[in-house]
Amino acid sequence: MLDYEKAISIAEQKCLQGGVRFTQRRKQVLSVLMKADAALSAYEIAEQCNADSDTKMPAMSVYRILDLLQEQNLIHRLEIANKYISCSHISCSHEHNNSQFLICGGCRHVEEIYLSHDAVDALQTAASAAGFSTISPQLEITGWCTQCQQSED
Amino acid sequence: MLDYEKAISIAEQKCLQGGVRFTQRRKQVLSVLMKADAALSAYEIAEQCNADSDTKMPAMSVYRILDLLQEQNLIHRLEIANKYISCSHISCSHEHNNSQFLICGGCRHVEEIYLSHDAVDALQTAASAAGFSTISPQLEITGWCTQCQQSED
DNA sequence: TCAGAATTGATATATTGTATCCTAACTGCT
DNA sequence: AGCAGTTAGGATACAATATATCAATTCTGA
Repeated sequence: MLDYEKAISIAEQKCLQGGVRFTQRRKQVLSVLMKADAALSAYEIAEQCNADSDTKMPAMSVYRILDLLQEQNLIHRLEIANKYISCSHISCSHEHNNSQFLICGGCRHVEEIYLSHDAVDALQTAASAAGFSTISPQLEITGWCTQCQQSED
Repeated sequence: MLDYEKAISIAEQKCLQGGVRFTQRRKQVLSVLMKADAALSAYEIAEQCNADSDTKMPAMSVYRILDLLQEQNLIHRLEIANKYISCSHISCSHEHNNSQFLICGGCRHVEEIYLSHDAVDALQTAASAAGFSTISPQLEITGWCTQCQQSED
């Protein structure tokens, strides 16, 4: 699991550059998110942390740590799903803050997608017309994944 | 307030067509949402109902009624803001289920916008590529309204 | 009118998130 | 090393949002 080690090390560097410490607690939370193949809620993260080790991770600490990790651009918060997901670009230095997520309305599976520049431009233009000076490049879109679509029939 | 009367009457028809009753309770909730110039949370709606009349509107009833009104396409639920807003197309018979909302990250003001067909297509194409068979046409986009943007400087 | 369905009331509880205050750990400086 | 100030975490309480359940009421159609 070389990627994991590398990403953790880079995360540590970013925290230090941001003037915050990369403590055991923070590493633990980020680690859980990186190893999860799905978006997790704050309480699910706490549960996972407690399952992994013997120390107790209170949910309140998780919230604090999630806020911090988000400020350092290491994770994303999905507001529609009320869940968190580790940034898939920790290792590469480009394209941060520019993520689009598809969230399945059935199973809540989250898929990261990449929109064309044109599509983002179209959104931005429509937003400007409505008096919004800037829209967040993080877009959350609800839909149906293929599996849920099939089982719905 | 002719528009209001007309919309209420159309809402009633739609409920009857949908096989559900348009009770006083449901009318009360829809009415509050239609008169509000902002999105409201379920508890805010309950509060408003109680302020207007002497009867007590429990939050649980509000949730039930909101679910029903949503099924009848009379209101929209904004998942990012955890709030509800009345459908601005109750009176006209077209374009339901096809709304895009801009939500200000500062003041949480909600603005309904209209995306070009091309922009929606681009989103749909990107979603298909990621294995999502259909995306909801209701799009919620976070941004900053002009006022909040200025006061941020 | 009566049976069955739809609606609402009432209560409990789950889930998600914030506020606050205090303690512990670390950092930089002397 | 020792100290002051900052940063991080623990603990507790509570607010806000949402769901589950069961009983009571109201409405509808036969």
